[in-house]
Amino acid sequence: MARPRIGDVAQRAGVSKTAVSFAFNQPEHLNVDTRQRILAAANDLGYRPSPIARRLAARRTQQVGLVVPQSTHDIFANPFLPELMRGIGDVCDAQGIAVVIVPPVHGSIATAVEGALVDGLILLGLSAEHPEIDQVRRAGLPIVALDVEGWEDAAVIAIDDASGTRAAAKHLAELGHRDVGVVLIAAHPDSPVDEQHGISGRRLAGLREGFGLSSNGEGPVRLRIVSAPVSEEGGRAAFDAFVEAGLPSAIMTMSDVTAIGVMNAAIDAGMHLPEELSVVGFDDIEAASWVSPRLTTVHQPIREKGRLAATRLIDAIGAADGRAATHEVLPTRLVVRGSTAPPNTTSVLPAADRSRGGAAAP
Amino acid sequence: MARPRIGDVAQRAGVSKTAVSFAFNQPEHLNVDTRQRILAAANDLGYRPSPIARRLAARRTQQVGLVVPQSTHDIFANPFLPELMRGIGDVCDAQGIAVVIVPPVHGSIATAVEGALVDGLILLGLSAEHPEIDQVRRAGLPIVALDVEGWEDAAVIAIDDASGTRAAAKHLAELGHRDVGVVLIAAHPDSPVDEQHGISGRRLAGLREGFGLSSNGEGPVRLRIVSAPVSEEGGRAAFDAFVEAGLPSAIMTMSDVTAIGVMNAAIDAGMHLPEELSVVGFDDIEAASWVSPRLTTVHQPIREKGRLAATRLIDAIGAADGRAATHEVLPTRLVVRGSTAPPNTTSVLPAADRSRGGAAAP
DNA sequence: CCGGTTCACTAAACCGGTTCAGGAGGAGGG
DNA sequence: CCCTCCTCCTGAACCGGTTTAGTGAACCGG
Repeated sequence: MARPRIGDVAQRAGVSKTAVSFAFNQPEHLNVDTRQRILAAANDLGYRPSPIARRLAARRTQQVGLVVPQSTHDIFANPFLPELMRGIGDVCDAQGIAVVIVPPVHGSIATAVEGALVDGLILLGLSAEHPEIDQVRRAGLPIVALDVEGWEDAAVIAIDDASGTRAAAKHLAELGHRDVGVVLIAAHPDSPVDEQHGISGRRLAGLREGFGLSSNGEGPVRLRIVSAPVSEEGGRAAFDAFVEAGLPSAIMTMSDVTAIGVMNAAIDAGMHLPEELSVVGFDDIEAASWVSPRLTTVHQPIREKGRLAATRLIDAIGAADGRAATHEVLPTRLVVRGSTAPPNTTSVLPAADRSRGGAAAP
Repeated sequence: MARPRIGDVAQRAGVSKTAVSFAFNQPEHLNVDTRQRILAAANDLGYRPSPIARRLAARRTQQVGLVVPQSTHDIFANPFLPELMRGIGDVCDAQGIAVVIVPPVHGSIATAVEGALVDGLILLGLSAEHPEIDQVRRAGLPIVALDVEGWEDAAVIAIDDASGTRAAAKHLAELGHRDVGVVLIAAHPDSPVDEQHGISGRRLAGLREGFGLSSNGEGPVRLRIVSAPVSEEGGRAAFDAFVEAGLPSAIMTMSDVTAIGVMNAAIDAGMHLPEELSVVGFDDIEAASWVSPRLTTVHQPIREKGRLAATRLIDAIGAADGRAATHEVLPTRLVVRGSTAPPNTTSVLPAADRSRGGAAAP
């Protein structure tokens, strides 16, 4: 009862393997009657061409990998990822290309990439300084990297991180905040964060600029930096960390889901937002406007980023040498909603923006 | 400059292809020196074993497919999916198995499945009545189906839909609701919904039971049914549909994201929740407790479902005949939060549960 | 009736690995 | 000294398709 193979069909139909292959892929090379006979034989046997054999011969897997720095469990804790997938899917679905999540194997991204059944890679959350980056590049696959700097010879889709956080900082400074907590991105609770490079570096630089701080942090605003995993729980943990050291009047996070965690922890602690604590997110995921108060955040075009990445990657796969080396930077913009207000005072924003349904006191 | 193949390495190291293969896969069959020589040669050439050739020979793709009834774009509009992926990922990551989303190709699920590079399938959102279901089953792959009934010969992971909605109905009835809107799941805005079978059928039956209605809908509570795509926008559309016909006092949805869309539309329309409209969700995704008022919803163990599905599927792939035919039903339970209250009156629930931070009037 | 096309189809090579069956050479036992 | 058993390695078959180069027959115009 083994799965029938192309030879079995050929035999039953009294033709060659080639003819069977033609019947499925290039009908115009075959007499109509012959084709019918072959398809009938295939149907009798319940034959399906093996996708993997087919793709070995074609030297195309018809799959692209989305390389992520953490486990599927952790990475999907951030609604950013599904949103990115939607963008990637827009392009890949239309081309019949499947998307595979490629998380590290035993902690190694390079190992995961070497075994990945893909024609190309979209790299997420891997800075140019990542220790395994050379191995990943040597895999010989076309690559589009998201959110990196300084890869002159690769295709890069980035966003204008600094101007986003710069605008956020100006906004907070104008509201009067002088003691601001910053939650950077940590892969794991205790892993160190490079404050000079990568996403955190760029966003921090923008923040400092917006607050008018010198590069060593001197200036009118006190910045206190912690890091946390990108998840609601991570945001809660960051809030707890600040509580121990005394809360700042505002907290700037590097992702909305973290911001939401901060807000939820603050609310659970009985605080009133935004009067007692301003919170700013980053990404502008859908849920940012579902929470209460609605989240002030730096918008980035996530879906567009995914679409662009997929488009560039597929182009590179199609190109003979697989090299693209484009560098595109998408804009960010601050979206002011209800989660920011002057410190220790009643918000001056319209009530409708600060809270949602059921807010009126009985 | 073509990619080096196993033969190139063999030649350079002065050994057979078999030896090279051993060097990578079964080092114990080789003298240590020989192995070093082979690896050195491989390294010099920049050789990487081709994952696809390897897997053709192994007759294992090391991938499982998650078959979904809609495009990647649409399906990821529901946070249910990432949550399910987290559960699936828990199991698959640990085994080095990749997960591929398999959306329809040109609208055909069967076509997508036939071309999918996978060892097995997890079916989501496909009822036993789906027109392409036979073709999918004939693909000869081990299958675990989620949320179906009446597949005696397949592995099924389901939830107790009816008892979830029954509890929700009782809850609403006890609060005094007599005019209840129901939002069923539609793949697309205009596609018809089978109210007898599938998820919608089971949940509707539970609802009617809970409200004490006969199977033809006679009884003390008026149920008005619409359907909408599962997304925030879908929820908004459903709300709009009810507005046209006159709003019920409560709306029961089949997913949290729909419920959130209903709530957002209601709030945008200036309504106060839950006093003027009660909303009940289904799923209990994380965001259900982020919104305001916090969403009353039917909890289902999404991650556990994913874990279980992946576990059963991997077992079936490992088994000789790929048949499992287990039927597991996970429990659901109603989680009462702040989005439900007696109709046209002030909620009797504690204020803290109805609204979140910043709620106090200035 | 002849040379050139076109049509319908095939044998064999190929994609790039793994694996089975077995062989050479040296160690150990009797 | 012969036989057996390991150790280390190899040739050939195999995974299941696609593709290249080419064959024989029918057709066609001159």
